[in-house]
Amino acid sequence: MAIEHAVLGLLLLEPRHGYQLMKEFDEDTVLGGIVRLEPGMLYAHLKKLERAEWITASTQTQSTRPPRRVFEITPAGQAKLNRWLQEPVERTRDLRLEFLLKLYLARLIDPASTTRLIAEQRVVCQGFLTSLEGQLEGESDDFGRLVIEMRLAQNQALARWLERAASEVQAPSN
Amino acid sequence: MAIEHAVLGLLLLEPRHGYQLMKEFDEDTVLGGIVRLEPGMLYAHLKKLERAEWITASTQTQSTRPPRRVFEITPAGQAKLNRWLQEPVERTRDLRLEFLLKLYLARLIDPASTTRLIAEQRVVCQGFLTSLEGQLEGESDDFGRLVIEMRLAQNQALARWLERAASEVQAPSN
DNA sequence: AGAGCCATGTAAGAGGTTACATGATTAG
DNA sequence: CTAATCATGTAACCTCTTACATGGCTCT
Repeated sequence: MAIEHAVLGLLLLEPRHGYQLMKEFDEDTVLGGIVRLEPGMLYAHLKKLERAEWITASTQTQSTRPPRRVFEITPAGQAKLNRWLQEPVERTRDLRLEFLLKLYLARLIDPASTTRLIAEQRVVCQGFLTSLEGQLEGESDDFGRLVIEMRLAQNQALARWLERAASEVQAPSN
Repeated sequence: MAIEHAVLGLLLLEPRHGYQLMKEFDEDTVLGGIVRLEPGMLYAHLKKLERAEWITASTQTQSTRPPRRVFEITPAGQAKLNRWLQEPVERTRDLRLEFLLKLYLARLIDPASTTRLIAEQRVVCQGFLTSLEGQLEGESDDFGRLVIEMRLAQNQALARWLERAASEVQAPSN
């Protein structure tokens, strides 16, 4: 779901064909630094997005090169994308991938919205922290405490990173 | 794979039937605090472990209750388990689930081995940290730096947690 | 009488991984 | 002439999630 929304975001910026999208996820790119995406999966995602009518395709034949299918985002796709771009992720483990994708695309599509996105994610993260502190209180088992302490450590680190992200994320310098 | 090894570990401690194993993963238990496990998945795992001949089953009929299939670990299963219990996990995201399971079972099966397991995991974690620091040096893109900084923050938090775990993990007090 | 425990599973679907398949073109 | 680029996919496989199916027993 996360990668599909990222594809929607790229197509909002500018219609593209599959091969162009692939290059956005090359290893040496920022996006490629966040997720790996094999051609098989990309084309599967595109097929799914098309079935859902969040994108439409038009085939462009070329003289010397193989024909391309250029994808465009539909209004329904834009609505879907906008909702996704505004919601923080609910699980800590989704920060690594899904939240970074949201932030990356929000920055390209609507830089002003990033502040709010980060702020809302911080609220979610703070919620976990207080919940975990409560759980730690009630946990008597040594190992159980260790488990909770790991989650606390991770969420604290992410909370601090979000704070830093809030101050550092500026409009992309193209 | 991680959960299957955890099941092997529980069966090494003592042969059990499916329903007993389910109860080990109840919400209010330590194991249940690490992973959720639905009956459907548990029985699927058991079937797979049986096919691989890491466990064997014997059916016990009861007078008043439904018959049970009691599972025992085989020598091949023990070998598999021991290898798993000694290896640290290679990816940061696997600390949350797989490493905690390893540690939990190592603690029950061979408490003396936990020190080494944690030490080796710290080496892996340190490796990531130096690699990430190197990547940060070479990254010129602002957002790319932010991505790397998130990973750094997480690995630093985990490194500190592992340090703490090394000093706190003692034999379980049954 | 009804809720929940005992005890086992199946089935459908979503999602990802890996590898393969095709075939022309252009750059070194 | 060989390797990489352009451009699209398919197929097999594994894993997890969710929900359902069965049916007797025990406790309140």
